[in-house]
Amino acid sequence: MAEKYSIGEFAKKTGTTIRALRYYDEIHLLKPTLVSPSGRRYYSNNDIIQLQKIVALKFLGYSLEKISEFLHLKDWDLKDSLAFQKQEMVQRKEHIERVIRALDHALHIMEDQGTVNSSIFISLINNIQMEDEHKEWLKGLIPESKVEVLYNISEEKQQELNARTAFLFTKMKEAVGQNPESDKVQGLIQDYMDIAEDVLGGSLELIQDLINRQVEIEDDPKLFPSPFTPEEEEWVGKAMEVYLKRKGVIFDGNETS
Amino acid sequence: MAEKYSIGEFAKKTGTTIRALRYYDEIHLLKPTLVSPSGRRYYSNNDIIQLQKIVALKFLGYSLEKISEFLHLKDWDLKDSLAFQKQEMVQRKEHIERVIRALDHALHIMEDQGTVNSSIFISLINNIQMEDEHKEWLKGLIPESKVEVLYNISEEKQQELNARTAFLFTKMKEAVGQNPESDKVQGLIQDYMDIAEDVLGGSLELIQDLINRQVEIEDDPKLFPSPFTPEEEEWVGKAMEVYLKRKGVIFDGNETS
DNA sequence: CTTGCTTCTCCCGTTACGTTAGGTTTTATG
DNA sequence: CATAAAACCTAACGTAACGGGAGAAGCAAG
Repeated sequence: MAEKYSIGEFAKKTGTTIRALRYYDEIHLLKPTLVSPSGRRYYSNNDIIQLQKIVALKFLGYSLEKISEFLHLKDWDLKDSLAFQKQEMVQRKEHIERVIRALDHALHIMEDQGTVNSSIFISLINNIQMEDEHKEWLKGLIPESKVEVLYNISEEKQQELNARTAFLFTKMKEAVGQNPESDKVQGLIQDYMDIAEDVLGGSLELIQDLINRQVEIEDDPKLFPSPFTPEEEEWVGKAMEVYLKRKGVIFDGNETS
Repeated sequence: MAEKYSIGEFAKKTGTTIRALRYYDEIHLLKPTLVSPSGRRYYSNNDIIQLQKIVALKFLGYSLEKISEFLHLKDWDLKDSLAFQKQEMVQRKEHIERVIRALDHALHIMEDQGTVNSSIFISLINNIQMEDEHKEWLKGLIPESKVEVLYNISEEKQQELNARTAFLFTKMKEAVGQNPESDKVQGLIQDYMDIAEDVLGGSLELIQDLINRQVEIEDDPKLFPSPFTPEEEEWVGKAMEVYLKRKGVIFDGNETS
């Protein structure tokens, strides 16, 4: 009935470690029922129950400090706390899901193209990481409903778009320095615009808006890390300028002197 | 072009903290391009790019040590690592989902019954926490396919069963000490059997098996924490014995002398 | 020259133990 | 009963990624 277990037996019986038990003793979370004069710890069946409580609450994500409170206050009214805890866990889950989504996109591109330039990789990851912030930012430009539409694209479609963009950016980086007016370069810009149209649904105004915000975007690298270096950026800017002039769009960005 | 940012400016621009930047410097993860004679750190645009890499990889769940490797080895061949990382994240996600499920069950019962005895609560949580281990254990008793069926009950059904069980156990705990042969007590046991039948699909053999494993179960508290105290357990045992005898089932457990 | 802002270098605190190191006690065996 | 082996003890450092504070020094403006 009133069995006594040495710390080793107790650890085995309960599936914890000796070290953990000693630690719980140290922080006054679970003290053995009996300590021999020589300092050896002996646990009882009652301690098993206590430990089970600890294990269960730990599983639910509580810190040992919280658990200590619960066990000592004895009220055992977890209800509010459980709801809060669930909130926490749901948030963590959402975070992880976002991370997994980012990994999926990255893997998809890697499979598709073997490897990817690090800067392009970074800006891809960032797009997913900062999704919510980007949404907020966009809401300052266009009506909220339209923003939601933009972000409601299916996963496969997004993966495809990302892969296309990554591929295009790689080619653009390779073409840096070439004559911005050449057919090849203008073709790349055309590809870029095609993707933009595909995403934005052909709204030229928005593209125009975004181009005018260029400076603002570049000045906020935490919100929009660029996949291009400053020199690349400048070259792309020139090519874009040519493209837009040919299309008859007024360009009000600063002239790259 | 070659702008220099003080640590404060840089922190604001990149969305990190001064402390983090100093830490990255300390562990040789990101050193400022320039350090003034007086020891002040100045960062360049190039450092922004480096930091963005760090932030992106951190988002994907890599440790700073891993990130350091990636950045220094410069191969930038993340492909294998990304797949591994995804595995990790999927596991974490599954863990969290299990925790959330446990919290849901607990909340459901709390809503249903206001409060719950701590021991019952514990064994409920444990059922979810140890699900996989319980499955394995059961596979030693009955064919694998049947085990899968047992665990393929819908969430709502499981919640309902758990709530019913919790309610019943509460009443049983209240009835401890009463005459095991009384109609009331036997009614509770009958309720218990009803639930068991509901879960196990009326296979009396399995119930019999489980009863014969009683001792084994009680001796492994890490696998099966009991919602009852030893005294309660003994009382329930007696009532169960009466019940089974009346039903004409042979009882080969040890007589509670 | 003083005021006030920014930055600097220590250094301790955080979580839940894992992992030695070095010493003592209990138990098993000859 | 002596001794060896197993189990146990305390003390102390290490972990990851910073947060926060103390006290001192640099730097621009009035």
